Amino acid sequence: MSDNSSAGFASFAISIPLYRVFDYAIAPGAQAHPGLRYRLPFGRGSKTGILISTQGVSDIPPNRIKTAVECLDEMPVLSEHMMALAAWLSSYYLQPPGEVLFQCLPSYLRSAKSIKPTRVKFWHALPVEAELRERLRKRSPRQYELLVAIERAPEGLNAAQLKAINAGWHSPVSALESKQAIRWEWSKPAAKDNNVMLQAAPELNQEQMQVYTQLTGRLDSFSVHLLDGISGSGKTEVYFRLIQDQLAKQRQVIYMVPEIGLTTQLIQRVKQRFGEQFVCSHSGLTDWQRFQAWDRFRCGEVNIMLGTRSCLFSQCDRLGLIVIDEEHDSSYRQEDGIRYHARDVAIKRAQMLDIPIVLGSATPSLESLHNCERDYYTIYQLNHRPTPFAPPRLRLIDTRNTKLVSGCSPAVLERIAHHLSQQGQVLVYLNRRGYAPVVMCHECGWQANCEQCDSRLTLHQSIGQLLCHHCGYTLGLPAVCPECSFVDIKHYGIGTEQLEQVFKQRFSQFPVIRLDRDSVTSHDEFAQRLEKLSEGKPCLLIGTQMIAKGHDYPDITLSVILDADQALFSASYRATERLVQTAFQVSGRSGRGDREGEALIQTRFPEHPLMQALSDKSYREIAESILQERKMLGFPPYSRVVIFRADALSLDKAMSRLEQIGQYLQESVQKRGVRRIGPIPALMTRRIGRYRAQLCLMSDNIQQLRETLNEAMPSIKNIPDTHSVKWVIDVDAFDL
DNA sequence: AGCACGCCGACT
DNA sequence: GTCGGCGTGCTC
Repeated sequence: MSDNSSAGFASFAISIPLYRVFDYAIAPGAQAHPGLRYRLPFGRGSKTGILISTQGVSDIPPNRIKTAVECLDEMPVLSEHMMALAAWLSSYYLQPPGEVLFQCLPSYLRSAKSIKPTRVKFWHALPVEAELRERLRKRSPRQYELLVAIERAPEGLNAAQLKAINAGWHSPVSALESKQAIRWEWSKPAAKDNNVMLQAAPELNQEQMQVYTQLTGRLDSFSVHLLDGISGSGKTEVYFRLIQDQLAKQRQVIYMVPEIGLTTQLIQRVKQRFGEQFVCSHSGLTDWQRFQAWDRFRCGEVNIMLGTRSCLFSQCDRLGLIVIDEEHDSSYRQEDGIRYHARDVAIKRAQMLDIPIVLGSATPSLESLHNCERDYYTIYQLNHRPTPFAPPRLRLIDTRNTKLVSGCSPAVLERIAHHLSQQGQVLVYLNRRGYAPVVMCHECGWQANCEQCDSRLTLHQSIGQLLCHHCGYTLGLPAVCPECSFVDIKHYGIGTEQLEQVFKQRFSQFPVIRLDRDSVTSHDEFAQRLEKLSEGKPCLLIGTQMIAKGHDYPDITLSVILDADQALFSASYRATERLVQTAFQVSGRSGRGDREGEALIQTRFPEHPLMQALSDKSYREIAESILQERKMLGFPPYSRVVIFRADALSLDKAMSRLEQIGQYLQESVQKRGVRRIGPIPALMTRRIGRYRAQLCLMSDNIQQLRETLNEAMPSIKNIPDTHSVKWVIDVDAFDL
């Protein structure tokens, strides 16, 4: 790297959705190192910028260039590696570099307020051979001056002190580092008392031991491992062993779990096992708390970062392993703002650092299974529970010609009553919030629809309102039909709110716990509700997606899926995959203790091949046949998908923007044999008052697809921004 | 994304 | 006659 003080100019990333960076002149003597934050004059105000690179000259005319004066940090907040990872993310996912870089920072550091990190680096002198010392003295006066100063300081010197000696301290210091004349350490954190009783590692069963042994033999360099273990087979314990081994080697670990998977239960387990060696980071914490966790991990005070998607961007110097639990989970995909898949970015990160990464799931994603098939990943299987009973097979409950009582068939109600009477806990999965999904007039056929979306309003009786689940539009429950003034407005269908009410009446001697977005407002509340299950008393747990994920409550003996049929006829090709994963996740919640579990799924289509498969095939067998289907169709994972999405106040505007983008793509698309679909209106065309359309590119040859994008993106980025049309690119889009 | 500038409708 | 709509352009 060139001398900082003479760099002259630097490119900065700014958190705006533009595919460009901004050049500034560097004030003489100012620090200029990639990863430093600056407060920059921008437009007529100011913004925070992250320095990307320095250069001697700039293309920007001198009269328009401004000067970067105020550096906010003593040390770069993003390491060289993180800068490189961000650069990759930005180019692979075609996302604006500024937004990507800011995403890599804990949000506490995204604001312009100048935060001095709570810990700083101190440089210490190492023994230097006389020959080297002499060479430095003669040939590198600046390095020599700094070396002598550091040698004189018994506690070492920090960045501020070094800067006082030489404003352009950075490059001589890194030169000294590479000559092994000095080395830095983080300042010592305040001592913490460590009074947690650590729990010894439990014995692994034979199967776990076998997988663990195979795995440990292969963890010395970049490699992707998929732990495919039926629910309750003890994947967590295998992760714990691998983590323990890393700690023993003084390495650090990132342990990622889905948004909803980070419960008190897991945190407690990690705490009992690793004491104060870990921090966690999740959406239930404040920005300051998350920054603290980030900082403690970064300076090596703790060695495990346990958290959700965003902890992928945790920095540290000794990362040895990344673990991604429930790797199939959709919460690893960031959809708002910049779009990326945390699992895939984590794999790239592991590759860049040449370290192993372990993915785990009871229902691995089709993408990962496909990658195992072609030997990109190594697969390991755990097919047995350490507890007495295997996960139950799903039993189909035929609801044809059956009168449902509040969405439940008599057979289901009978089984629920039975399990409760046997002191079992019962889990009922219903993926529909609210009281009733359809509200209409019995007389004229009027339906309660959303004003801003192509969707129906759901009745929420507790608040006496009709609610749109897509935009938050509300309408008071009308007393008479708005169209014909008829008094008899009816609701149809059943949601969790109604189910709760019905169960409370029907099974009044048992507690009913409902978990969905309406009944749970905070992280803590969610944890508290679930806590009730660990008391082991019989109760009913009803809920949406939230209850399907990997919790471990030994007293659940019955799992019920109430409304699976909608997935059989969904317009999304992903619907079956999602249903299968949910079905196995939900059934896997029961029978984890010393009592056998039972799992039921209600359907009006018991002869449908997918329903048949759910009742008598394993997840892997079903996944295999879905993969065959995808292969024939040339759908993911056998092809890659990139979608350009646009939205505007009229469908016409959105479509014509995509048409324009399509023109720039067309030549490459044809030349490279890429499939192009659209532009077409999106599935839910109107949403939150805007019309949405999409243009999809698909190819089984990722190289050709990338080339197409590389060729067209420069022109596409140059299309002038009309604020009335917004558009984004979705690389590896999940749905079409 | 913000923010300013600019050209057409209903208000003191 | 102006206040203000959002459509367009620009930010080193």
